[in-house]
Amino acid sequence: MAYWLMKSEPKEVSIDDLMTRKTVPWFGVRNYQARNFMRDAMQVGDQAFFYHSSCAEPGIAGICEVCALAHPDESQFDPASPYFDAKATRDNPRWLCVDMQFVRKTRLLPLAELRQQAELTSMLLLQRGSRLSITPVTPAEWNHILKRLL
DNA sequence: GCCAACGTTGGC
DNA sequence: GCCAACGTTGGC
Repeated sequence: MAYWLMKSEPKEVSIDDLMTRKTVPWFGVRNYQARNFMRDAMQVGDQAFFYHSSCAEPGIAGICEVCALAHPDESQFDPASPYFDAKATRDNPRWLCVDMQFVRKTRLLPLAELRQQAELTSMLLLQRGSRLSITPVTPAEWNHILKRLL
């Protein structure tokens, strides 16, 4: 079982949306590294921090869990979607997504507070210039954050 | 809105 | 295969 951190813009899908919908396909990832994590590494049962990005209060807002292995991301086939990809076909999809299910909503743990933690200085999320929307989290990082979160 | 940092594209 | 130009991310 592995741990992850997944960024989502709350105006697109927030932790409250996930709480309501119970499970969502993690659509819209258009970065190969993040796609490869979903395709090659993420397993059903893996846990992830749900991170709100590009918003007034960026930070960890809850916990979710992988509930389905990677499958083609439907939004790549939809010309009306901002995630449409003309080079993707049903026979040869370019973008995949896992499904995530709600585990719990937590307090909002702000990015600034994460940065203050000496134990988290090597966390991928916090590295200079890091923009990856899905990053692995070590068990030590996971446990440290959990303690501050709950 | 600004801008640093990163990723992708495409000409050569 | 290089690399300049461009587009995107995402905090502030």
